[in-house]
Amino acid sequence: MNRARTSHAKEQRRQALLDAALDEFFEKGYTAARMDDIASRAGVSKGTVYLYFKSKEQVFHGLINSIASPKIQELEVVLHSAGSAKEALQMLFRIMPMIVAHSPMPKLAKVLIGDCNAFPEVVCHYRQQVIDRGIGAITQLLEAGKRSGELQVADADLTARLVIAPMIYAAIWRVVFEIGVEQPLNVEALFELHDSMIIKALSAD
Amino acid sequence: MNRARTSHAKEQRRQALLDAALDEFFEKGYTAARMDDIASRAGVSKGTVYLYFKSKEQVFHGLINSIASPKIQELEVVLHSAGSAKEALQMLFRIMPMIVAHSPMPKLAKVLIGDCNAFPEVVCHYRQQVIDRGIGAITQLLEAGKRSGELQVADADLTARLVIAPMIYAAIWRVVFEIGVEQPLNVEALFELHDSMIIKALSAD
DNA sequence: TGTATATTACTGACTGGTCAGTTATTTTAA
DNA sequence: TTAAAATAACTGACCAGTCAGTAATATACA
Repeated sequence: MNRARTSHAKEQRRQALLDAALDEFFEKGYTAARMDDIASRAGVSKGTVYLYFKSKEQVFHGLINSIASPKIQELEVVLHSAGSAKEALQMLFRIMPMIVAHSPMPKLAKVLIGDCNAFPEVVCHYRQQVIDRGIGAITQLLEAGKRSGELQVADADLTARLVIAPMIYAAIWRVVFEIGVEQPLNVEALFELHDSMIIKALSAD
Repeated sequence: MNRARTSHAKEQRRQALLDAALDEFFEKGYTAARMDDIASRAGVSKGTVYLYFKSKEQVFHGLINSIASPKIQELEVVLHSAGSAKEALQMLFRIMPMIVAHSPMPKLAKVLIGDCNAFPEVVCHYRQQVIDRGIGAITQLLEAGKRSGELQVADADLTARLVIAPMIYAAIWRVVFEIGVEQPLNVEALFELHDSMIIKALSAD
């Protein structure tokens, strides 16, 4: 392998190792994933991995931290930029299928679920930095819509959970049941339907 | 350990081993779970496990097959017994929190998600025997409601997925994020809200 | 410019520990 | 006494992590 000499090249190599680790952890789970395989998937030898990470556990930590956290801030900004609550919800329902189909989120979710008991601190941190903030942003949006009379919302926190539930469902579905299946779930249609049903359910009678 | 002599006692022991395996697989994942720990959790030594199962993999297969499959038939019967589609949905939304809070389903789901890539045949079988039948039963229910004019349903299959999504969400939530947390998710309230929102979303305008 | 020396990214064989599965032996109940 | 049931010591494969060695690049100096 070519040497990574500049600090930029090293950062690239670190990222290549994390990409390889995501795929290996996703396919085999944390315990069954082999450092040798992560290394060769990134095009280096095992020893090199230990130049970039102290241990297998640190690779895992690095992986979780590299994904999702930055994305949540984007989400918060986007939702605040909307003119109305319904508009914000519609933006959300256009983002969701993209997250499910074109981001590493489903793979990461699978890894996190599968190995959550081995890394309780990681789960706790992830929950605070990603999940709670995501739910919080949607809760705020719903409460703003309620205040303006635009939406009928009984319990904003629970409603926020019902809003995101299909994204969790779709992510799990893709990753667990859609490996080499002829007819994949129509994610766009699912979220269009979810959109219309949520809007109807939250509109004034 | 006392000897299991009668075939009944043997069946009990087999079940005790499967119970122990569920807890171990749930806590550690398939690969990291140790046969020694499964054995001692069931109160026997490792060698005894091999009197009841040919291998670790067979323990896993036995575990998946022992759960859920029988439950789905119950569900199908219950849903058919309802007088109307709305009534059937309401029964469903009363069953869901019980499944999430008082059945092994969340633990099993976590295990299945975490190790799905190691056991593609198990996933395929489980999907056909449990998931597809569950979705199918709800799809039928929705289509019956549509035919009778009771419900407005655009796409019964996708709607069925939106109906069950919060159960998946709640199951994952409990198992991943609710280990030793002060304020657990109010599952009953979640499904009450889901019920009212779904009914409103599917009612004629 | 070319050559000697120093640096460092990288490699892969090795070690120590772990664990699935086996088997020789012991226990128990009929 | 004997046969089934259970045990525990054992084996061999596997793998995380280490480290002595290699080679590519940088630096120093003529």
